[in-house]
Amino acid sequence: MMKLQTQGRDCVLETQHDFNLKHIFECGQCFRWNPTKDGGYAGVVNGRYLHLVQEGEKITFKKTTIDDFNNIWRPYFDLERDYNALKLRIADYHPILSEAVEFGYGIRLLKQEPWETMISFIISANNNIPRIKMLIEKLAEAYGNSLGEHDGERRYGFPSPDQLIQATEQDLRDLGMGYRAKYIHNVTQYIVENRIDLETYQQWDTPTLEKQLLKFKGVGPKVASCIMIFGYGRLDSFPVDTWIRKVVSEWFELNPNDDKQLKAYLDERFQKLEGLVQQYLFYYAREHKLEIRK
DNA sequence: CTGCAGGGGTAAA
DNA sequence: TTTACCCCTGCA
Repeated sequence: MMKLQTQGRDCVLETQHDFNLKHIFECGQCFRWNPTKDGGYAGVVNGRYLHLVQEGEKITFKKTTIDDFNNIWRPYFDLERDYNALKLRIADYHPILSEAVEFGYGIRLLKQEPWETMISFIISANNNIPRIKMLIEKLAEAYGNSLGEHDGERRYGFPSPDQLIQATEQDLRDLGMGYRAKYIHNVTQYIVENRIDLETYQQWDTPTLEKQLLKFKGVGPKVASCIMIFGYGRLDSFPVDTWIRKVVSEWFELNPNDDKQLKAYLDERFQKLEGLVQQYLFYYAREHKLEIRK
């Protein structure tokens, strides 16, 4: 059972199992967290800056109140879920998954803001992670709220739709968004004009949600899945990306060109948990720079 | 130093 | 089903 207490201005979580900063933030689900000089991680979530430090199973939430911990960070870090039980279930299925789960111990699926998740993953299309992170940071700097200086740097919140609509397509191109500028502008405009609050999409079941998300320009099957997992906590959603396509088809002897077969295979075996399986596999595959035949 | 493939895909034909 | 696509980085 985890213990929570205050220590000065900090909030300290002790004996927290299945929680590892590096694996949580490097597994590819988020783009605004970075390592700090003290070995921790810092990032901006919901217009708040947070600096975390981990020593074993003790995690320090710097400058955080108990109330903020409970209201914001507890759901964000998915602390109510029993990851150990899920890992056992996943690992039990195949030696590869056993390795992947062991390697990515401490991964947690973050509950991120749907709006930020949507724009972030539109940017992620046919792009690499360092550049994705850089572009999102530029967006925040140019159009988000200044959160003041934290740990020696000025930080910025992710821009709201009303803030981002200030950017023309050309502005976004000038930031380096490339052909994604059109998608971002189009989506933002649609959301602002129709006064859409993406949080309300939570009410739909996963198939309906997917259908709605696919209506946005720049949101295809892969990006929609990412928004569903990371923005709406739908673990029954499974993004098929280039890594997963290669790895899963090779290891489980499936046709790499048949995403439907691949999804069906995983859906049958890991009902409602495919998203988590994908996260372990993706992280494992990417970090090992696995060479897969074409 | 130049050239070029490739990156957590998507829209359009 | 196939192709072009912004831009940046790494590597011949």
